[in-house]
Amino acid sequence: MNSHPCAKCISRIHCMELAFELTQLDSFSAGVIRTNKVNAGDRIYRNGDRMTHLYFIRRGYVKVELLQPNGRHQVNQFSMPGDLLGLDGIAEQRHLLDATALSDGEVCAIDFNALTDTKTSKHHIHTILQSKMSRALYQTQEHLFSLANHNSEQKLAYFLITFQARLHKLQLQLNTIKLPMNREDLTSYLGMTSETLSRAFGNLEKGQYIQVKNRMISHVDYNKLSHMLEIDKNNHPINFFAKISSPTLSLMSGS
Amino acid sequence: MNSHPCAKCISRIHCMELAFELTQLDSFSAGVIRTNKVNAGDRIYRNGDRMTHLYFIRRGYVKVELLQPNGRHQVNQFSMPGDLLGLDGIAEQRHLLDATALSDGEVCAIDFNALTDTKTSKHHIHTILQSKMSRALYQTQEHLFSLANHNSEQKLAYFLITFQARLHKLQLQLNTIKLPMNREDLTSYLGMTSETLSRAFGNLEKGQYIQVKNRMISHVDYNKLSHMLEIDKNNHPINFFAKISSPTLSLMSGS
DNA sequence: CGCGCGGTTGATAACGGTCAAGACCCGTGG
DNA sequence: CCACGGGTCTTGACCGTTATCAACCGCGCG
Repeated sequence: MNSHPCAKCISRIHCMELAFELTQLDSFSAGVIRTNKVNAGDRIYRNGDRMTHLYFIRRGYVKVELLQPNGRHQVNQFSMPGDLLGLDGIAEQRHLLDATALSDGEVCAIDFNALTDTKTSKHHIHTILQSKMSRALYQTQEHLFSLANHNSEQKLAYFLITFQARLHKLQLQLNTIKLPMNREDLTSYLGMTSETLSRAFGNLEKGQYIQVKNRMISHVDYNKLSHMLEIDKNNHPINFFAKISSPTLSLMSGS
Repeated sequence: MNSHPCAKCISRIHCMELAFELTQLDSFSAGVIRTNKVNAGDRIYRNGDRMTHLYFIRRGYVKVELLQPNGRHQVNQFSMPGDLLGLDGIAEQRHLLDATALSDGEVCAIDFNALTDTKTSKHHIHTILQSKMSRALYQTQEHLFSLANHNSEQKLAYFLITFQARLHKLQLQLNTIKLPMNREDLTSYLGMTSETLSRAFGNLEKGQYIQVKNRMISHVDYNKLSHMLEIDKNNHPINFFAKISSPTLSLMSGS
């Protein structure tokens, strides 16, 4: 009888949400999934590493960034429990990004070849992987949208909203968010300098959107934050009916 | 005997590069792959549509954009022959983006369920799809990097370099590039206004990087353009040893 | 206590956005 | 063939947001 590394995992609930059904997970031997403890600052994988495993975050936070040879870097994602890392490496069989733990935590390393091997895995696993990748793709494109279209306060507002939404899915809704990342990582993610970020925090606080105490964000008014993203640059509320043209309307009645 | 929709396709070479091996392709019936002619401006799919097909571009250019309900939009990608579209829709079984033809062309619609059905498809197909998605993911993250880190001229330079590189892969290297998109779509993709884009084109021309004549870009000096991306904001070439602090240095000597 | 680090605040400058006008391109029609 | 017109693109002047540079604050730690 194999040991089941997931049998006593406190993240089973997240795994289920992930569609990694328990039956599926339990069918893997301990050789396929291995749980590792990580400390803040530990590199989980780095650019150039052979892609042998995917990583499932069980506990803690991880940043995923693109490091350029000239020393510049770009934080592309802040990952949290329930997220699957390493998908970027599938195409080239090598990781192209760097993943670093932001806090102490636990990460399940999943042997990629065993996972996708027809003999040992069920067809279902491919569907799950496809779905995860498709979702990751869309998430990145929303990030792209924010960088291209928002000003500094809107970027920060958008980040706070989506970060909270992800925590919410983990049933971690608290009225206070503790950000796992420092200001520098956040500036990279949001595409601004730390001074501008600091002022953006200050302005949101002045406007009664949030309350800031270092990495603790409290009294977050999500409705007000969302509203801010619907306002155009001249502070005119957007007129929906003027914007949505007839073809789209006909499409809606059609389906 | 089935008709083979790919038998006389002029893009067979690109399909091969895609790892859609001919044997694989020929094994699909005409019901799985269907080729459609599209005209400039045709919508290939739109946000909310059920994701029934993936689309392989055989000829022509396509823009893929995220349309927000408030009317704002963000061009996320310019696709060209050999690209596979619609991957964003896999997770939700619905398309989340909009794909619009920029020029007349041909697009192969591939029945997604038939493609991934275990009974009709080979295991190999999942590997190919994974690889395509992983690559798309990385490409988006590079775009993200550019938006977050480059000034307007650098963004344009970066776009020109990557666009040319993709044309090069299609063996379409010409000393003149004809851009398939108008300025408005390009401004959305690059996250700037049309005035700034116009000035960026002008400045690159003044600096002898390129020559611009409407959508025709000629005399492109790729080395010079690349060099521009390696320069930091103060025009000082990056000093590796100043930038890379001691912990990283120890890392370098370590590896 | 003094230092170093992360974060904030302030003054200034530059980049890019905005608004307005003009140039160019190209299809249409005289 | 040229004149017109509408849309697209470019140029110019001005202004606002954000980057830059510098000083300062608060806090943990040796």
